[in-house]
Formats: sequence, C-alpha cells, structure tokens
Amino acid sequence: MNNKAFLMECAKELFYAKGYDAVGVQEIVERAGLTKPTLYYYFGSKIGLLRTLLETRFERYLAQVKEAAETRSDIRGTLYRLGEISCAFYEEDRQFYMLMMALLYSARENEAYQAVRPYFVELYESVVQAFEREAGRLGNMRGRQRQFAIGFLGTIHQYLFLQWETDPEESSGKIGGEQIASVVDQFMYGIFT
Amino acid sequence: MNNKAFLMECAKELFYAKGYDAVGVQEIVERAGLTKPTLYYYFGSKIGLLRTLLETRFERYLAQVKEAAETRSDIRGTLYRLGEISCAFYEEDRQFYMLMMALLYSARENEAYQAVRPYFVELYESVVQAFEREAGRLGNMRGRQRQFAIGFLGTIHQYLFLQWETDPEESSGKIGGEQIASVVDQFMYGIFT
DNA sequence: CATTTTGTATACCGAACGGTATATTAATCT
DNA sequence: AGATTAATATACCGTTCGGTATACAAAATG
Repeated sequence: MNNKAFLMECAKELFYAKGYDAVGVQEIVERAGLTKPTLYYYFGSKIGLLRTLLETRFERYLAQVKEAAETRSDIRGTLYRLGEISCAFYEEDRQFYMLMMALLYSARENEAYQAVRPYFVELYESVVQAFEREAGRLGNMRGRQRQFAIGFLGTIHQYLFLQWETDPEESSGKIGGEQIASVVDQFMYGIFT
Repeated sequence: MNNKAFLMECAKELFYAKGYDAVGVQEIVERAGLTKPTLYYYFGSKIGLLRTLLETRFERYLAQVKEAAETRSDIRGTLYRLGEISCAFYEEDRQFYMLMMALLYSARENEAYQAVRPYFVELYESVVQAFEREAGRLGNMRGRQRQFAIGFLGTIHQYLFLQWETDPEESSGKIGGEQIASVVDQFMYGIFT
C-alpha cells in the first residue's frame, strides 16, 4: 500500500474509533509513521482527506444500489437485492460502515456531516424511486413511498447495528441470505411471519 | 433560569450543533455570559456537564418507557404507548433528541458515547422485555424478541428522523395519534396495510 | 548529465484546548 | 455584626490544534 492509501486507512481507523473532530492530523500521521506535510501534500486538509476517503469507498456501493433500484423486478426481489448489497458493504469494512453512520448522525453544521450528506441523499432517493416505480403493483401506497424508503433503509441498518453490537469483530462469519430474507420479510409482512 | 440550568441549556445547543468533541468549554461559558470556573464549579468537567444533562433529561423518558413496557396490555397497545412516549420526548426538545442519537452513534471509545450507552441499553432491554412478556400471545417468535425490539425502536426513530429532515423547526405542529398508529401498524403488519 | 517533478521532513505559526490556583463578591447562618 | 459558605471572576498552566514556509532527496524527464 502506498503512503496515500495508508494515510486514508489510518485516518479511517482513528475517525471510527474517536470521531472525526476528536482526531488530530498529528495523530493520523504518527500512526502512519509519516509527517504532516505529507498528509497536506496529498489531501490539502483534514476534510480533504475525509472527502477522498468517501469518494473512494462509498461511490461503488452507491452505484450498486442505484443499479438495483432501477432494475425492473418484483418489490421483494428489489428489496432483497438492496439488503444483500448493503450487507456486503457492511461486511467489506465494518469500521467504515459504522463511521458513515456516525457521520450521518453528526450535526448539520459539521463539515464532516456535510461531506457525507450528498451520498446519503442519493442513496435515499434511489430507494424512494424503487418504491415509486413499484407503486402500481404494490397497491395504494398513499404517498408513503418516502416513509417506506427511509423505513426500509432504517430496518436494514438496525439489523446491521444489532449485528455490530453483538459481534463487532468479524468472528461469527458472514450474514447469510436467509437472514436478509428474514429482515426483508419482516419489513414487508410485519412480525407475524 | 439559574446559571447552572442555563449552562446546561447552552451546552446542549452547542453539542447539538457542533458535536460534543468539537465544542470547547470556553465556547459554552461565552454563550452563557459566564466564565470557566463557574462551569467547573457546577459540573467538575466537560463530561460532568454532559452527564448531568443526560441525568436530568433522559431519566424521565426512560421511566415512562419502563412503565409502559411493564404494563400488561396487548402488544399493539404497548407498542402504541411506546411510540407515543417517544414522540412526546422528541417533541419536548427536538435538539436534545437528535443530540442523543448523535451520541449513540459516536465511537465506542468516546467518553460521550460511554455516557449515553447505559441509558440506551436500559431502553432497549425494557422493550425486549415487553416482547418477551408477549411471546406467548404473539405466536412463535423464534427467539426474535431482540430483533423485534431493536427493529421497533429503529422504526420509530427512523420516522422521527424523517420528521426532522422534513421539518427541523417545530413549524408543522405535533405528531398525531394517527401517525403513530400508522407506524406501529407498518411495523406489525408490514407495508400492505 | 542537467532539470523538473514528486514525495517527504524539520521546524515553526498563532490560536484554542481542558483545566486550575487564587481572589473577590454576594448571600446565608449564628 | 461577624463568620461562613456559595457563586463568580482574573489570569494563567502546559498541550495540542490545523496549517505552512522551507529544505532536501529521489525519481522521472529532457
């Protein structure tokens, strides 16, 4: 790994562990065994580092979500696919996933929040579109597409959050297709399934 | 309002707006028109201030939740009551509610996270108990009480989060009983209601 | 081989950080 | 009224903050 990628990796670990604001530039470069000017050479600023990190990691996930949301299928298949993609994204780097969530819940005024917001807006809009496209086949949704979209993403996330609380390290293996199906079904048909 | 309460109020606003770590003690006392030793007189430290804030605001909400979770009723009634209490808590002080959520999603190592965690654990356990108590009447839950509890809290929260994104200021009035019922029903019976 | 570009380090900037030793004022108690 | 306690302020501590001016080395380019 070159120094640029290594700085991003170190920064991610520290941002996850302590929160973006609480991590100093000095701390990042020390962990990487480098010095400050090197960081500023590659990223220009601390927020520039975060932006680059988001760009290189979140965009691929977002592209997959968009594709799944636009692909014509039944609603259950689409939701399952979305669940699958999200779980894979979580599995790929649990720390990064949790970092994203933490940033999403930080304050509006915070520059770190402003850096992640566009990604989540796009993510959310993609899922809204999926529900909207299915509106006809799904019966009268009474304009609740937005509620469903945020509800579904929330349900998936809650499930991953529970996984995380139970098993922060990757010790108990990957999340299976059955588990995803169970969560999708709970969302679609409620708790009596 | 006395200076102690005023300091807590100012701190809450700043913690909400910028995040716990990013707010300086100096900043808090400046907003309150006081000085640092006054803050340290009342709270001992910055984290002491946060702890006092949580104690005075979260405990009442938690007590209500516990009572609702322990009161014998049908599952729908219990969930509705929990929804009602959570919405009221949100309405009472939206900034505080969002601050709690932000703290919950901050890093494990962070002292602010460690300060809120016990409250959320208790909250979560209370709801698990409610599901467990209903297990008999609810059919075979296949040990999914925990999944349901976190799923339910997540669904409620997602709804409030959507409210917040749509209308951060309290402009469009209180959340009605119908809306709460709609969310509870979606959780219980899925999206085809 | 000379020059430019890329990558990295030393050493520093002013500002803000959390926290405190000490003094002073205002209120309460005896 | 005198003593005590509660509440507030001035001025300071050492440390760390994000960021930079400058220099130097290695690699690529002519």
